[in-house]
Amino acid sequence: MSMKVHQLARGFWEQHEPPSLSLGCKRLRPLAPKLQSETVTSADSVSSFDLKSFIRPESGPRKLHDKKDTTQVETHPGGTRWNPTQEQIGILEMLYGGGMRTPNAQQIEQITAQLGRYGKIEGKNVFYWFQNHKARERQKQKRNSLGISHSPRTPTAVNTISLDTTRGGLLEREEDSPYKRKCRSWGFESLELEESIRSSKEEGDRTLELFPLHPEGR
Amino acid sequence: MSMKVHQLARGFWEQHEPPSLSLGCKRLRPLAPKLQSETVTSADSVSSFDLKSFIRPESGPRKLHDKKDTTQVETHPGGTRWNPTQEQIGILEMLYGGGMRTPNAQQIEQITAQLGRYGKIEGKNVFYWFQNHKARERQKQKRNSLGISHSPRTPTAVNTISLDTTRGGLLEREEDSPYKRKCRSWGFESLELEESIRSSKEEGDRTLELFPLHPEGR
DNA sequence: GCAAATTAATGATTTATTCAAG
DNA sequence: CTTGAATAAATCATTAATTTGC
Repeated sequence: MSMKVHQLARGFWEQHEPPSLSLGCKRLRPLAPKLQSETVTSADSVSSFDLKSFIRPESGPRKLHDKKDTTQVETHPGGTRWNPTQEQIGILEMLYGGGMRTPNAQQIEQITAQLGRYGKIEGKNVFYWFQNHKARERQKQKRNSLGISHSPRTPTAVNTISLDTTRGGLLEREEDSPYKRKCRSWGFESLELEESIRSSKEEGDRTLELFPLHPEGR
Repeated sequence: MSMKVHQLARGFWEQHEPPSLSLGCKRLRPLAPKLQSETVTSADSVSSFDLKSFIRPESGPRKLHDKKDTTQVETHPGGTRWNPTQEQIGILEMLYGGGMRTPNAQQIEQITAQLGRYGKIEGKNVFYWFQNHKARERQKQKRNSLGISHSPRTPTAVNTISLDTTRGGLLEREEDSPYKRKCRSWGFESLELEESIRSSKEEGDRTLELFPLHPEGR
């Protein structure tokens, strides 16, 4: 019972190209500084060739980057997955650090619009980024907590920077709770379905996480 | 009976691939360890340049370094005050839209570091921006509330992106609210208007978040 | 020094769970 | 008890980063 496929909705998020430049040029450069970029103009060919179905022979050559001289860098024909730039990652982490966990459509749209300045990006990329980042931070934390079976406290105490001064609460908090449904609505055009928006109160938090904290993670 | 409805809802972006291939989208680069923090983040280094001093010592800071950047509103007069760039404003509004109101020191530090990429900025600028923006949104809202009554249904508005999703849920605290499950709207078309209405009740203190949302529309 | 081969991250999908409505 | 909605967990897939061999 779950669902079947259907693809309908989606379309509107699909990227629109930023204005004109996207800049971000960087890419290449294997190690060290990373700045990838792409200049990929065009592209959006979503059509997809399905090269992937080619299989990957066990060890056969894969994509290597031997194309160095040609004028085009690959251009990756069909399209590939989103490749965030430093700016994009920085902003996303900033948002995450601020407490954002599952942005709703409106927010995704807004974020996407902003990040689009630094490189090609679509709403779904933003959505997935939050999903994955959240999940992986959780794993990471879980791993650590296990590993540290004995430390008295020392959670990751990282920054104790803090600042305090009044306030204490600002936005975040809300680390990830296990289950908390946050609001989102996949509304697509008008259907009649009215979504009830209900909410569940949140958290049941397990594990406390002091802070999202991911200073330099990755 | 309701099956069809369902379809819309679920439609993630392209969802399943039918039989064999296909795929959907792809594009840029994904993984790899990046350290954004260290690598590029060095806004400092950049700033350390101090072009400003080169240029107009007496006039004060300017941000001009070669930014390719897009439009910059800054006409900055050369004064000493912070002159935000479009990117900076966009990001700040995005954070505000996400619910951030009074970032703590750590967050300010982080935000400042990120925004430093786009132009000269100091932590206090970030702090003041939030203070001022919050206060001014509140004023604006107060004015509007007098003149306007929210229309409940706004039929026409369907397309407009707008909406407010009530708290979006991100970070903030959610003390209240009866409604709990949230729904996300991915396509931004219809969201729940009702929600917005109700939202008014909830926000006690933070005053609603109608998102400032700049009309960038797309 | 290159570039194939390997590894590590992480984007994108799929599946399972959870909660609420009917 | 069944069904819809939404998220988290698990998994798959791809490519940047590294290592290795010449």
